Amino acid sequence: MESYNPKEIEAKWQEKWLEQASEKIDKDDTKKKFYILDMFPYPSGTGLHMGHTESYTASDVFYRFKKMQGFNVLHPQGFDAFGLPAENYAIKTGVPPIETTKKNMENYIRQMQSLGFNYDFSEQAITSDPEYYKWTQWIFSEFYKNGLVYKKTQKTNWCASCQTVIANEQVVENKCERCGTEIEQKEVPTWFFKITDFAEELIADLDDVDWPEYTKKNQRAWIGKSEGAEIKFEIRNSKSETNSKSEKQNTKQFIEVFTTRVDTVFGVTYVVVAPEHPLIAQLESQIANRDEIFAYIEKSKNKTELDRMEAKEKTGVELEGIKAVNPFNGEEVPVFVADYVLGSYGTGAVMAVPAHDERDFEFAKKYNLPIKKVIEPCFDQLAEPGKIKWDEAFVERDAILAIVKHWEKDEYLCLQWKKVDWRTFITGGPEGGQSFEEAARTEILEETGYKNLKLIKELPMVHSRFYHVPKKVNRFAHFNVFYFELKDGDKDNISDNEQENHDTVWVMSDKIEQFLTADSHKYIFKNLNNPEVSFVEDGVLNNSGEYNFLTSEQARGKMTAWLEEKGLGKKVVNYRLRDWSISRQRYWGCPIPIVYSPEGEPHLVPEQYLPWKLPEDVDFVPTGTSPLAKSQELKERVEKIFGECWTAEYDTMDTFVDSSWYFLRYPDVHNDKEFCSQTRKAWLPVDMYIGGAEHTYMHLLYARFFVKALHKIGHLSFNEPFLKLRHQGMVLDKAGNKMSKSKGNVINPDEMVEKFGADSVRMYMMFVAPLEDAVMWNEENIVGVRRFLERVWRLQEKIVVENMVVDSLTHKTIKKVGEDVEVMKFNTAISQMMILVNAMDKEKQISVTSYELLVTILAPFAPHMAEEIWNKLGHSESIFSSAWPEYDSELIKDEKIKLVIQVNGKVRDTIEVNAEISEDEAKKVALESEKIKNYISGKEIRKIIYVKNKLVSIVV
RNA sequence: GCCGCGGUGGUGAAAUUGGUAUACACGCCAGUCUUAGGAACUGGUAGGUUUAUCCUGUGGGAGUUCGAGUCUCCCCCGCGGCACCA
Repeated sequence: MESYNPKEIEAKWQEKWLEQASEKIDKDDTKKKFYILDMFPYPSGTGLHMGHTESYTASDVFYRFKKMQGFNVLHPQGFDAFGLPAENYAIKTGVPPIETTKKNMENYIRQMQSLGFNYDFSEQAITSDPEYYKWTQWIFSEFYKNGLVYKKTQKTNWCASCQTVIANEQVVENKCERCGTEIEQKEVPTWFFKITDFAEELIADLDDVDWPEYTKKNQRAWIGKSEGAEIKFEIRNSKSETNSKSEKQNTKQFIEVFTTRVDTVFGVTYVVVAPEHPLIAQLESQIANRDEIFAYIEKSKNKTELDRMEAKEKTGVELEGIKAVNPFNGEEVPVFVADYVLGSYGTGAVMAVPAHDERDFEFAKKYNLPIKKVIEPCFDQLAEPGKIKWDEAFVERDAILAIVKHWEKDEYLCLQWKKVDWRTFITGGPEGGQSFEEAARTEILEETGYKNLKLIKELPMVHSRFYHVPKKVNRFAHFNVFYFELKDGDKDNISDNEQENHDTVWVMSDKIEQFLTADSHKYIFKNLNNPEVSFVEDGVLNNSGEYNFLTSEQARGKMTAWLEEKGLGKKVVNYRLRDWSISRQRYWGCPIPIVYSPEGEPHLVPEQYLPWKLPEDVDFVPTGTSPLAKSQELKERVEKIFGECWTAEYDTMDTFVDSSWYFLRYPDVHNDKEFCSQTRKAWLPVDMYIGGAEHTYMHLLYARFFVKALHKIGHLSFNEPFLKLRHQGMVLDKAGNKMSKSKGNVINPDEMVEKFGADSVRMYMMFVAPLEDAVMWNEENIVGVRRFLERVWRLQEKIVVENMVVDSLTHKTIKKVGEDVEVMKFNTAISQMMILVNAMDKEKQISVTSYELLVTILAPFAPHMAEEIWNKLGHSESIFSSAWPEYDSELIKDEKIKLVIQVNGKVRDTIEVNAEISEDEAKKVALESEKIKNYISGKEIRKIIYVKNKLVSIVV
């Protein structure tokens, strides 16, 4: 038999697959459809990289598997062909992007075919193709007609090197994602998509898709929903104090702030507006220190975002002559302008609560502003015993808690309770008429007998909610906390009653946290000597008038309701997500189908003129204005269609627009009447999408927006584009470094295919780590899968045609491989096949039936070898037209199992028994074991645990 | 700083989701065959010692359990993302 020669085999089958029209699927047959999609590549000059190789291999394996399972599988490929690199290359060399792109795509196709990926390249979606971008423009028009597009001149991210505007999502650490140039803010007129209209749905509908949890979480965080309230603070001018009331009424001005923490509003000690806040200009005449303010604003304007972020210390200036009034308590507080407040979020103004916000705290410390505490920690009992019964009301109780320090040692007086497992400081309830401090002293005396106490300080209150088990009622206790030190050890005797309840113990300070059982007590001790910090969590209100002793959550509800009633504010939901700016001042992109009338009014290019073609008569040297402005052809086209003095929109679209809908095109790529016909829409949405996690904030978000928008307009019946999403991990070098040109560690898939063969490369990528984990590409390790394939090849020599019984291991392997591939656990699927092959290799003969089953389940992973062997075994049909084998559930059952016997949790024996052994028998066998007898003889057996077909655990 | 993910042999990694930790593979060691081997094949490969009905062992520490890599709490380390979003 000739030896395994991948090069020859792979070339032969790749050619055959190309010839065979049988690979073409019937796109009108959607009865048992499955749509598996890869993220299409940008056709760069360097060709396919290893990351593509891995994810496309995964999808190819999955595609072949699903096909063998009898699905009609759509597994398309295309090119995200517009984009900057081709244009930059054109600037350097003068070669038009259309030519380089075409050449690069050909190279990509060659590479994909060399790896045995099965795509029908006559059914591609190529975004730079007018057949395709006609529909990109059509969708733009639909969005435009439905109010989802607007034009606005505003400060936008500008990359000086790329000479274009870029989206928020394309800014990384204030640098251009593509070229690393520092981003400037520039006033540019740009088109926006109203993605924020869908913010709520974009968050909510994530619940319905099968995506990795962390991807969902990250996307939710990016959209950044926060619920809160807007509150109006009246502005008072200290100069106009003499104004009559009615005059004031007429000229009432307000600063509106956004906060998620209305419950802290009684702790407001100042208000801050962002430097770009319009109110400053409005109030100009009333500001005493105008020059100082405008100097500050000017200075912060010149700071880049990065400077603002990196500034170690917060800065700001008070607007002198102006005060803001807290609507809740009528307090007048100062107003500052400070650049730690962002103009672009919320209302551009905040109420500052230094006691309960770290940023405000830092600022207040620096400028010596008052810090007023209004929230105190609350500890809820969430575990039995004493777990809160949430459907019952709380009974409130005042309480005291005393920390008592030893007169000379670093020890504290604690109680060890006798009837319950409590270890606490001294606590109790105040008796009538006493002050809380007196009550604390009384409690200490009664419970411990100590009496010569010196009060060190009174600490902030803490609160606790729990279910009082003996009294059968929810308690809400408010603890007044005192810190005493004993002057000496002088003490009285304590009552028998108290003695029955608890012992008094002295505990060293470093053991206290371990000793105490109540979280509230631990918290107090931890913060006993801590310097002042801001407490940012929810808790219980205090110093808040009628809202005292409400929890933060309750207070937020009541306070917001009050604001709405008084017309001084309202409930508001804010999102971090901004609208998507899609204009790019570049050439190689989809033209925006807009023309301007002589008056400068924008008009859609009517549908009959779509595709609105990208002109070819432009040079590519960037000048900061769009290259399209230089096209004579475009100018003439516009004037011919629309009339004299009409002009074209010269900007092109962000390439992420192109890729936001390509998956909708694949079912019907040649349709020139619709982006996809009604019948072909039955393929949608995508059942399985595979690609990198780096697209979480851009492509995956934009594509979801497109589908939601098209759904709303009525062009799609579904709401989410990708039902299932899986990520592939990164491909690193063998030391675990990212591959990069500069490091010179980039691996070219062509070389690997040349060296090891496509089947080995495919198998190695799938075997070496789980799909979502990083793959460390180590050429020394690939021999493992190569040896495996060689072994499979050589097994042909052992085949006997006689019908032998297919053994249990083969059936187990069919089961395991099928189940693992279904959930994309390719690495363990392969290891199971290795186990089978190792076992077959030990046999002198193997049945042809077993061998064929092996080759069939191997086929999705190593399609070339599988086809070759299949063919040599005398089959004329492709192996991929055979069905995925079924396993015999009777045969995979083991007759004998190894029963594990444990004594006190330790394995002491394993006994081979019949699989159908009963519980009683199993226990009997276990107890009769000689080994076990050694461990249990003379001891009382307390318990025997039996786990069916697994173990007997004896407790003595 | 915040959020997310992870830490298991010399290495990449398994572990039926609470039930024999280290499957499968690389590497290494020994052997077989060979003119040779950086080929192939066979066997071995967590550590310890008292070498066997043994003990220890999944980043560290505590806990729950008959039983923990898996669950709970605290801490350490690594990776990825976000970063003054009120």
